[in-house]
Amino acid sequence: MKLPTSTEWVLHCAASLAQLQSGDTASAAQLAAYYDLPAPYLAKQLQALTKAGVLAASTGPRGGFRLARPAAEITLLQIVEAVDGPARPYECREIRQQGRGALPREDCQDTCVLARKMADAHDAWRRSLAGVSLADILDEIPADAPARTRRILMG
Amino acid sequence: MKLPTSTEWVLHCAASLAQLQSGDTASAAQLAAYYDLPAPYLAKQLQALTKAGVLAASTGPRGGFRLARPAAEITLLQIVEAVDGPARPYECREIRQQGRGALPREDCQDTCVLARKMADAHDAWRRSLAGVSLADILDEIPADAPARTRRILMG
DNA sequence: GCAGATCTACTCGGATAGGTGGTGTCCGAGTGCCTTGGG
DNA sequence: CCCAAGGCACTCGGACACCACCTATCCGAGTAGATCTGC
Repeated sequence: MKLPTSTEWVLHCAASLAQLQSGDTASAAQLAAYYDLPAPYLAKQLQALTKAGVLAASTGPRGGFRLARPAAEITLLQIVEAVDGPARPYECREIRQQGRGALPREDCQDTCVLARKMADAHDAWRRSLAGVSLADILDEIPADAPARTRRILMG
Repeated sequence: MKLPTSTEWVLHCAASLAQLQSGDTASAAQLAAYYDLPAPYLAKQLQALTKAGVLAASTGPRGGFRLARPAAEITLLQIVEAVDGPARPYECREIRQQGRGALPREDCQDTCVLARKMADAHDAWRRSLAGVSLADILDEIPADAPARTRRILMG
């Protein structure tokens, strides 16, 4: 079970975008330079965030990415699932219905216990991430960090 | 973020082994036939469980796998991490220390906020799985299931 | 009948190929800004 | 001086190779049991 490396990239990029002033944007190239990342691949991931409705993109000069909604309304879960997909890590393929020990269909009306427990764990993970917004992240960084970020990122 | 397909296999196999009577064993071939799985690859995964101390293996005729400890002392987390490895899905590579916006080392004494939140979510997932033992699973299946499992699996 | 050695068949254990999804890269379509010419 | 049209440079968006990990498989080492022989 491994999250894509780009997960860290988009989390930090989203946090940086949350530090911009309303109306400002940052291009994929600027963000890539800010964190020393491969620009084209980072752009691909930011596209995914745009499709998911987390970021908004504008083309042309002075264009780039910005948050699609207030930082308080964007959770870490939305960012992570935008790049990793909404698929559950544990996929029940109903092997209990195969082989010599196959159970009759009537005994498989409800989802199997193991799948339920795995789903419970995944829900706990999702709830934990859904409980943290970008605004919460900004609350935990030094007060003078946003100004520095803006200066270096867009300068 | 995807768990190996074999996760479902070993979870069901462990649950089946938990239904055996003390002293009995089931071979990889028997378990594979019971669920219609590729026997050699399943054996490889059961080896991983043995290395992790979840199962105990005995060779020779009448040999096979059995639980290494009472079912109440084996959690789903131990089984899952035995096949998937103990690595955390989110790996912080400290990109905040790279690129134009690199933070000075003195500001990176403590782990970055995002890595901490991702670790919190992973801990919630692990706690959820650690709270379910094989004994809990057996409590939720019909009372006559173990006898059927033994008959078909070892017969 | 019994004990010992042998022999066999069955088990696990590790080393070896192939397929799918993430990683990294490229070029094309579209748009806002700037320049430039005219009124 | 003001305005409008054109050109341009910059942006995102999608399509194309490469590599690592999971999937799948094979054969060899070791052992418990059964067999056979001799006493």
